[in-house]
Order: sequence, then structure tokens, then C-alpha cells
Amino acid sequence: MTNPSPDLSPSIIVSAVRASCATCSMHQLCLPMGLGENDIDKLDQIIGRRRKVPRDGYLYRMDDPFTNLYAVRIGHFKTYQVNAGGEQQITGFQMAGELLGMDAISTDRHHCDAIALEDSEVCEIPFPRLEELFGSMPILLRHFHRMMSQEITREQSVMLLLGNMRAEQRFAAFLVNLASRYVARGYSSTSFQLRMSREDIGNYLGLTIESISRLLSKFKKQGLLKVSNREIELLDLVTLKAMAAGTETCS
Amino acid sequence: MTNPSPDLSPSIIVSAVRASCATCSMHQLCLPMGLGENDIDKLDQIIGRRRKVPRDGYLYRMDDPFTNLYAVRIGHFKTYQVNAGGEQQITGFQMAGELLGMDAISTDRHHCDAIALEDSEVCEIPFPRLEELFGSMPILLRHFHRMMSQEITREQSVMLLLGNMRAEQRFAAFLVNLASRYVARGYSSTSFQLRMSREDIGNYLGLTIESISRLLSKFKKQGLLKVSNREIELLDLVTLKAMAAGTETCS
DNA sequence: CGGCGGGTTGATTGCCGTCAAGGCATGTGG
DNA sequence: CCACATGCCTTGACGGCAATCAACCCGCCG
Repeated sequence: MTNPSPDLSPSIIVSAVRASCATCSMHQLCLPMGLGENDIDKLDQIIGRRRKVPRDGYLYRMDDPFTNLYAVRIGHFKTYQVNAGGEQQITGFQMAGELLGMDAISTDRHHCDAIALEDSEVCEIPFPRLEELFGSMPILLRHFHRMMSQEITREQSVMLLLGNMRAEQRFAAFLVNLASRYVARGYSSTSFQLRMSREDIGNYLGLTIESISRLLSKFKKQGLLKVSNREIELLDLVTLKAMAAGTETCS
Repeated sequence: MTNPSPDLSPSIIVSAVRASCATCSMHQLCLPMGLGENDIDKLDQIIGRRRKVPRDGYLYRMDDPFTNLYAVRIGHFKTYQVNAGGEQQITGFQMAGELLGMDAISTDRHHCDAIALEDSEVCEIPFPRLEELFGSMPILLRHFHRMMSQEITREQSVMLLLGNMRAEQRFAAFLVNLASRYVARGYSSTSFQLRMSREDIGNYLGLTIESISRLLSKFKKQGLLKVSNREIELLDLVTLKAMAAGTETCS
């Protein structure tokens, strides 16, 4: 699960090799999906810049004015809300090829904070310029709608998770979800690194850090997975999937 | 909160009085928001029909092919997901001026069931025809994006609710949310009817019907509200809002 | 060395789910 | 009219799951 492609260190590379959607390994998952060469070029021309965000750095903060969407190129992010009482809730973890900032369109201000979980890189997509493209690129528009819609359905399944599932089931669903997203990106579905802390996982799943720790130990004892620090290996994806689907009796 | 306008009974009225966005009382909340006369006309021309859905009737079901979005004209709906284990989770309650079906764009199939909570009426919006309009009506497109984005932020606040709040806070947030939506529609923010059963409320909030009942009794004792069956009156909206925001110590 | 952040594990508490009984309104049939 | 059933809701008693509180481990770093 370590990234094979361009290394992160010298920022000079980013400007030297003019990064483009056409050559990006994520272009079949990301915004340009399904576009022809011409259209990809047009999209490339509006992409502002590739922006690096260091680990724990903010990509944007709540109430920041909305100017760009961001496509994750490299790395992982988390987004979270904070309510008036100061409690925070992580609303999602984003990885390469996924879009950030769609929740800001409605009010022209960001509704959440976005923080990099590791040294990461995003493509800045100036939204007004993207809108200009929509008129002449129906395929792009269509795919953009799909991505927004997908975000809606994703959140609905989190609602199902938070509203109906017990701790064990939530955690299984979380692992299975990560596995499926990694496999879609060409990585192993059974062996990967947790980019987020136990605390982040717990917050996302509506549980405490202690519960996450206990669940990891329990699953380990049951032979469902191996875990060492943040390195994880899923040994019985079938059972985990059954647990996530709610078709497995909680042992 | 009873609807003043056209009665529901004889379906002939629907076709006789050619309903239109221009004359609809919801057009400042709904899809045509901000459109000029010409554009509203164009939008009107693609609206398929006004469809009635009786109480407890399905507007659409999970896995139905996606052809239309629906704008609620009259009445209330609930949408819910069902997982493989058969457990269901209500993902939202929709009222006049709100859009249903956006979660289906990503896969061309509906991801949830939508059921009318009372005799209701919707406008069918054939999505392919709506897409045709987008090219020439940037204002419409913009507003459509705002509505999708709003749905994303709405779901994020539900995630905050389900992930972080205690029962009392959840229920207060629920009531305050209803109040604000009714006031935006010109109704009283303090006195309205719950269109959904206690069971539906509990399911939506990740609680049991018994908890909802107890919370209603508790709030009644505290003088926060009056309730009789489904008729409700909020007596202390300030405190309820503070509870919802998490700035009130749970008494 | 000591402090610190992140993680694990154990003991205890408490919120809310579960189970159970009953209230109340409505409908149906005798 | 009553008897009875049904759906929706309320209230109480009890118990379980996960939160809370606390101690400790481990690796890292100044």
C-alpha cells in the first residue's frame, strides 16, 4: 500500500513534470472519468495547481470561502464538522481520486475542516471555471453529478451504520469499506495501512478509542485479522463482509 | 399547518388547472428558485406530471430504475434504506419544495424507498430532460448543484447527531430542524403536526420508540413543549436550540 | 532520564435498549 | 349498547453494551 509512483519530497518535480489528468493514475476514478482526449485537455487547462498538504495540515477550514473543489492525487484526508458545543464528528476519510469540498457549493463556504492524514497532494479545481466547462461538456457534467450523488449515498450508508449497527458491526463495515476502496485503486484488499488514528476511527464510527482498541483485539483473537500498530491484514474478508451486512450473528 | 391550497380529492383538478412552477407556492424554495419567467416556462415544459401518492404509498422503491427526480408539492415523505440483514434506517423526511431521488443519479437505480407520510403530491422531473436544460440554463444548473450540496450538508449534520449526541440532544435537534423548515415555508415555527409516527422518529434518530415517548414526556414536564398525539407546540424554542447546539447542560 | 502521544487493557458506571403491561382511540360485529 | 381486537403510544422494571475512569505499555524525542 505504499505509493509506488512519484515521490513526495522535492516540490520541484510537481512543476517540472506538468501533471495532467491524462497521465494521472486516478483518471478513471476521478472527475475526468469517461472523457475523450480533447475534453481531458480542456479540463487540464482549468486545473489551478497541484497543491501539497503536509501531514496534519489543513486543506481548508470551516467557513473558508468556497473557491475550489479538490481532487486527492496522493495521500489521505479526513473531513469533520464541529458543532457549537465544540464536539466534532468526522464525516469522511478521502483517498486518491476522491473529491473534496462539494458540501460548500450550497453556501459558498466550507462546512467542515479538511486535514491531511499524511503528506498529501491535491488538484485544485476552481469551481467557477468548472461550471463554465459544464455547458459544453455534458459527459463531464454527468460524471460530476454522479460523484455528488455517490457522496449522498455514501453518507446515507454511514447514517445506517450510526443509527442501527452495534459496535462490532460498525467496525467490520468500516474495514470492508476501506478494503473495497483500496481494491478499486489497484491495491490489496486484505493488506493495508490505517492512515488514521484509533481516535479518528472511533470518532467516525460513533465509538470511543477504547472500543476500537478492544474490537481490534477481539477480531485478532477470532482470527479475522492481524494488526500491528497501523498495519492491518484482513484474514477473513468473507466473515467481515457478512458481519457488515448484518447477516452474521454477532459472536 | 393544514394545507390551505388545492384540495386533494378529485384528480381531475390536477389536469384541469395546469399546475406550473410559476404559480407554485414553493417556487422560491424548489428547483426553479431564482429563474426568470422564460426559464421557468422552459422548466415547466419538461415537468412530466403532478403525481399523487396516497398515505403509506410508495413514490419509488429501492432498485427501481432512475428516471425522475421528484419535487414535493404537497405533503410529506420519508426515505429509508434497508441493509442485507433487513434492518432499516430512515435517512430523511421531506416536505414541500424538497427534492427526492438525487441519490439515484450515481447508479441509475434508487438506493432507498420513498413513502408518503400522508396523502401527497409530487412533480415528476424527468432527469434526462432536465440535463438537456442545464446546457442553456446556468442558473438552473447552479441551483441544482446547491440543492445536491445542501443534501450533503444535511446528511453530515445527521452524522454529527447520530455519532456524537445523546438522546435528549438528538430529539431537541430534530424538533428545532422541523421548526426551521416550517418557518421557511411560512408556517408557525412553534406549532405544528408531527407527520411521522414515534417509531419513525426513533428510527431516524437512532433511538427506540420508548425513548422518544419518554423524551416527549420529559420535555413536557420541563415545560419545553406541549404535545397531544401528533400535535406539538414548542414552548421554549430558545432552550431547545441551545440543547440542540450542545451549549446547554443536559438537565 | 523524564515527558509525551498513541495505544491497550481492566473495572465500573450509566444511558438507553429490551421486555412487559397497560392506556386510549378507533373500528367492527353482535 | 357492549365486547373485543388492533394500532399507536406511554410508563415502569431490568439488563446489556459501550462510555468512562484509571493504570499501564511502548516508542520517540529533547
